[in-house]
Amino acid sequence: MGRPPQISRPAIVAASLAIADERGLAGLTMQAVAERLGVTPMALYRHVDDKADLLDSVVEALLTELPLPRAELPWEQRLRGLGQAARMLARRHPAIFPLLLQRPANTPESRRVRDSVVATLEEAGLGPQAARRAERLVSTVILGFAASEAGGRFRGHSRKLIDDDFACLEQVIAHALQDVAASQPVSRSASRNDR
Amino acid sequence: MGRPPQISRPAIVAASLAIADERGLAGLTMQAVAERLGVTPMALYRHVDDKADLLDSVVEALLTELPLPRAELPWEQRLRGLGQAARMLARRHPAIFPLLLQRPANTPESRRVRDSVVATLEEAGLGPQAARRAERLVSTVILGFAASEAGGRFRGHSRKLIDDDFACLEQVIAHALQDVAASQPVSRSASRNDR
DNA sequence: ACCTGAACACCGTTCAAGT
DNA sequence: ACCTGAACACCGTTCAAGT
Repeated sequence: MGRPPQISRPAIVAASLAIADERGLAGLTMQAVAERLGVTPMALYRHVDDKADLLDSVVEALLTELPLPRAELPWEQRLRGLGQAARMLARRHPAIFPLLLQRPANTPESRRVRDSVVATLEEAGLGPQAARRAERLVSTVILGFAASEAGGRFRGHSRKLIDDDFACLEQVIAHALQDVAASQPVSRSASRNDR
Repeated sequence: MGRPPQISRPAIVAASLAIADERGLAGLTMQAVAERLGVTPMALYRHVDDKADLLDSVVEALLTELPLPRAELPWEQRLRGLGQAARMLARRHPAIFPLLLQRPANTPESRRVRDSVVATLEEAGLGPQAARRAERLVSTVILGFAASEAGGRFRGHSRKLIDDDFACLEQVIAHALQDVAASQPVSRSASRNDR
């Protein structure tokens, strides 16, 4: 006994994401992961409960790759950066990305992203409650667009047209946020940039 | 030879949708469908190419269930009706609905829905090109929300809060459409309600 | 403690054979 | 023409056994 581990949970998750990228979600099997790690499929179960657990971890790892814009930037640029980052993430991992829309946004990584978006929206002038509602809607809209794009729903449309669509969407979002901010009660900014 | 068929493609598709509703996407197997129809799994292959073909047909059948609002209603009500219909459809078929976001919108049924939405948006005062762009965005946004809701991404939030979120989203959409319509060149309405 | 061999129930799919 | 039996390669997962 006391045998040194050949594989680890992070290695399993990384291998899984790579396989999903290369062969799609259907290609992501316990056997494929094991083979890539030079181990039998049964060895995985020491590090992972089951395949559902593995998938959850892969989605979580996906979110880790989403870079959050620097807090110094003005809120409009931060929001735009987030949108572009989400689209690039979806293009890098088209097989896994759609899963983001299909599970509760309660994990540590999804909270990390959410907190960043909420903070950005509060800086845009929304109150705490409005910011949380706007976060749910903005995230849903961006996720839906990026998932559609990655999933091939827009296949047949030129890249330029899709980019223009997204620019239009961003503009609508920014405009709507300004409207909501303008109608917000009293304290126009609760951010740390107050004086 | 000349044996009367015991099953049909429509029956296979209907059984598949019912199974997906009851047991989820993972429960939708060729064996489960065959068993429900009182036949061996191999019999399905006379009526269906393979499982991918079956899934495509199920998604298409899903769209058939989406009622289009009557053309007499004002465009705002038609759009609202479409949104509610999409959410109800997603709740009725939560396992299949998310697939709508993951395949090209080129099928007959998806064209039927798209044409209806485009016509509605033209009636709202958009030009042909703007109407098609708006259709892509509106559909993506509604689909993304309904898929999130059905997939449990909003689990933990009260039904009222989700409804309020959606009402807010509808309001933003309507507002944005009015803005676009106002900035549209010349012909303010190409609908058959012209005079 | 960690990995493997053997085993099980279940997939999708084919092909020749029955009626 | 339509369905079935037998068969194959592949899944996820368990459990006892090896080191």
